[in-house]
Amino acid sequence: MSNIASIPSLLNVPDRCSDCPIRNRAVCSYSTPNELAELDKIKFYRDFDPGQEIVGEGEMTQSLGSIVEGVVALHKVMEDGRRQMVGLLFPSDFLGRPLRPSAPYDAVAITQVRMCLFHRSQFEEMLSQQQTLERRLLEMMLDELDAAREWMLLLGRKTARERLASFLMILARRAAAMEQKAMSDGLTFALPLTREAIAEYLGITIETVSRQFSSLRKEGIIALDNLRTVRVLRLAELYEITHDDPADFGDGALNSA
Amino acid sequence: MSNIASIPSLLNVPDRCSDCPIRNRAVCSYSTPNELAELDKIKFYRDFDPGQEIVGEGEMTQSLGSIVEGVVALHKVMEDGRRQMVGLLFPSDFLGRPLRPSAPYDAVAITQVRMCLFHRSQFEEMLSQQQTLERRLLEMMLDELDAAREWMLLLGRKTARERLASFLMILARRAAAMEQKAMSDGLTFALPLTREAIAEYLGITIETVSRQFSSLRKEGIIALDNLRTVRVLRLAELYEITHDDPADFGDGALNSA
DNA sequence: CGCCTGTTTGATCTACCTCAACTGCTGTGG
DNA sequence: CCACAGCAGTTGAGGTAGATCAAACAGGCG
Repeated sequence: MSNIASIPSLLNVPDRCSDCPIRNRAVCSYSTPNELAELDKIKFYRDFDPGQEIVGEGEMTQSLGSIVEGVVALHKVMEDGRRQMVGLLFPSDFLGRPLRPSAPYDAVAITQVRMCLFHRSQFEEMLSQQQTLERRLLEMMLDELDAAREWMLLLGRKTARERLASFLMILARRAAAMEQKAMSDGLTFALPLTREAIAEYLGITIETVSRQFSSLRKEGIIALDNLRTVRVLRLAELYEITHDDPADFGDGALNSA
Repeated sequence: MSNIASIPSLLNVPDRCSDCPIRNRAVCSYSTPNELAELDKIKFYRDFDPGQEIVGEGEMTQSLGSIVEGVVALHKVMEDGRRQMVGLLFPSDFLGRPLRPSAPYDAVAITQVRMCLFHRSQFEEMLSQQQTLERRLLEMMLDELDAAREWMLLLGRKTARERLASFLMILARRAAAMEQKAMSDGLTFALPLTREAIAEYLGITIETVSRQFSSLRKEGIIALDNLRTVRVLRLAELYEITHDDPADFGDGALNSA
């Protein structure tokens, strides 16, 4: 569970919100300079190691906030050990359930993670005082709900091959967006998840994940530079395999969202 | 697609919000009398027949609002015809995506439905003016997100038998809550969905749904008074079959939520 | 009464799971 | 600098839950 690809720096704490790398996308992105100053006073940073639990299922959560760096997975677990990942959160995503005492899932750091946190009570007070904060949170939750429904289609109806292709397309879109360039053949990105975590996300077994990777590789659609680095050789074909509806991604299907 | 069980009356339009049957649970439930008067001015009712499309996938939605009576299903559809239900909405639930022009799913009336609607632009203006409205909408979306994640666990990891039991438990909880009585053996409720719709909801085929119904019936766990009426004979066993985590439903697992 | 639609039941097929062995990397210690 | 332990990932062989295809059945309605 250690030594995950692309460990972020975590060296210089931003400390002032105005320097924050997620300033434009996080829950605070609509906040005015004055509002931001208020948030600045009550926020605090905390780091988590890969594999470390951030929130336990059903646990009372005293704090909540944004992911500044790293990747966090949300899981639901059945008593007999079956696990399903129900969310995968990246920098700027919001973690925690405001207005509700406990979360019905657990959250685990997948990579090294830095969170920008608030105490629940203080955050909720801010929510009531700053309408920009509440508005942005509402928007983010609406987007997460859409993503969850997209995932329900995958879990309910897609084949293993379609599931892996869909997962890789999501990472490819993210990578292209991060690097500010268009999606095209040759696009390369790091897999933040182990095969086991991918299996939990896709609702299949680790062996099936592995077989589907091998299959895509043998067909020349992707290459694995190493276990944790994917190069997409034929992006259009990968997209075809997902059977995703082009309407779901604006026009053109291959645009960076 | 006609003649669905338990067709609601739809006779007397409430017309004034204060008489509205969903007044205490809908998006307007936090609104003050003054705020409610504002909403009253711009709201309008519209009825939909069973099977009628309320919103098409990707369609620009001009209006959005609350379900007053009836049941609405949200679907995602793949080009090859595979369908997955991604939401099932009951009276007081909110339908539509504020702050976003189009919905990434389609919404279909399952029973006779009455909606309390607003024009998008007017509703969004109200959202900005009335913080109670925005707060309640945020809470409802957080709850829907939790429900969606619960469903992801079902779709990713549960067996057909577990899926049907989970579905029946949800309806049983709803029925008990509606009738204001505790959950117990003998509880009877109408199935608002055809076998086909149940299959789309549970991510399995219609034949598998039917087989699981037969299996539960033969074991004496449920009885089917007719095709659309379920009587739960052994509630505790039905709950055992779901393998749901008791923590997810407050204490006691069988309490009416 | 016979048609239409929704549902049940049966027989077979298959994608994925399960169990098990193998590979290859990485780090550690002689 | 090699040996080898430990672990993540891959590959193989066989089993199974649920899909698919097909036929019988039941209730409502003209």
